[in-house]
Amino acid sequence: MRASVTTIEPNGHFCSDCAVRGFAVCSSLDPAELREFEHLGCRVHFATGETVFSEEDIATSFYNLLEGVMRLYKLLPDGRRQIVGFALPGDFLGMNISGRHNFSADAIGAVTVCQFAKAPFGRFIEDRPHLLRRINELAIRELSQARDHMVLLGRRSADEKVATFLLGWRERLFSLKGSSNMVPLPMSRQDIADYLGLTIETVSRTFTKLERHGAIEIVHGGIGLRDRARVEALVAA
Amino acid sequence: MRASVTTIEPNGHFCSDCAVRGFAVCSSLDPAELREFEHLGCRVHFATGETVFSEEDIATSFYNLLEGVMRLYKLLPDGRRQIVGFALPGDFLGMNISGRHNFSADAIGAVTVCQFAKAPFGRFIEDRPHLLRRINELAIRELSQARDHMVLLGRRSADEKVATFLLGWRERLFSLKGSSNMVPLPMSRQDIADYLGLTIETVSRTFTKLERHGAIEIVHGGIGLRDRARVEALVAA
DNA sequence: CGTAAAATTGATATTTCTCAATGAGAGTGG
DNA sequence: CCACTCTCATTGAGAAATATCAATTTTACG
Repeated sequence: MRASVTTIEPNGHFCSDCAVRGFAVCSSLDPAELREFEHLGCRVHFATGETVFSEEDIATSFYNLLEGVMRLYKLLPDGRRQIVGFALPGDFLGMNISGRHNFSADAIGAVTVCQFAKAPFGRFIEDRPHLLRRINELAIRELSQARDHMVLLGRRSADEKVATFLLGWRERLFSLKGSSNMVPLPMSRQDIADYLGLTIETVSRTFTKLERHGAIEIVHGGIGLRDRARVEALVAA
Repeated sequence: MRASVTTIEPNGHFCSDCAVRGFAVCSSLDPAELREFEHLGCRVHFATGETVFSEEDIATSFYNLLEGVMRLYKLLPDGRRQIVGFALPGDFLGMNISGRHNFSADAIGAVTVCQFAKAPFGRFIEDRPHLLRRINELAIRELSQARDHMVLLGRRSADEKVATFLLGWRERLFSLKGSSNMVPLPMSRQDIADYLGLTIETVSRTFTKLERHGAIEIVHGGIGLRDRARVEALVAA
């Protein structure tokens, strides 16, 4: 365990310059509101592997992911892990009803979040129903994704899981960085396995199998799509 | 395929008499609002096996389940089914962002819903942020349940899945009908299998195995808990 | 460079599924 | 009221998918 390298930037950032302004929660705010909102959030950096919050922690903040990728996961008492999602810039974390987080969140690579203390954020929402509507919209979208993932976990084969993950991840990156046949995979094989309900060996074998069949190319830090139709066929199955 | 036996009751119901008043969405409404709200909803009955709405249907209504149990599910193109949840009285259905339902819903046994047309319901919410907050609360609770279910689907053994389902279902019924060692199971074995990501044979075998070990008793229409500690041990695993 | 972590590969074990047969309840019509 | 039939549930035997255990190989990092 090394010393925490979390750093909190001094204030002085402007929402209007924010990379995720446009598609994050705050997209529902008008310029005047934004100036007020600006004072609520605080940029915080996390280094590779650091935990931003843990399941069962009292939830004291909301987080708006600005840069980097996070893994969101739950652990069983015996250590089995299920990754319930990966967070990308623009994602809003920390919603809960019990007052505690219901999953843990780690940085995969360096991460920057915009952190809001719960109470002032709650007061800010209070008289801004459009922001609440936006948050609700995000929650419902996540719910829909969660249900899709249940189908994958409960009813799909390893090949289908891996193919679906690849194209789904590519699709999410698409809205951030544009489309490409190169799919960067910042997370480890173990992360992918824990996301898909498989073992690391099965994920690895499935990648090599797809590569042997000419569907993909395993490159450093990601996957190249060589025959997308083939991968899509597995997803459509 | 038999003729639909859906029946729509003439109006004239009072929210104040409603069985789910107290814990449904409408619990956030005050008596005056309730009288206005009363005119928006319409009771509709569905018979066993009928489909209330289908995935990909344009979502024209919201539903508040008043009586009965529903299965909520998604299908893969080749017919594989994943049940993403069971709905009980008080559950609110129909939230979406795409304008289409993202799962299908069937009646398991006779069902009564309180149906709201989307547009008037939307207008009613418009200037009632507390109702929106209530809806958001329900969405976040569902999201948390969905994540728990992902862990079950991705990381638990058949025994653990069945045990977790039994105690979870019992817990949900508890808040409606009080506790008991008898756990009624209105859904079929196939439904349970499709909820747990198993086959019907595995569910059946797991039940008999638990019965042989003295943990449960298989009775008609449900399960009796004979050694709850034993079942709980599987869940805690 | 050297060491540790991550990924791949192979051999084998285990779980769960598939296919097939049997059994039990519920409703139906004689 | 009783066979009959249909659906649903259970059980068994064997197959298939994925997990486990173990050994390399590759990559990252000090």
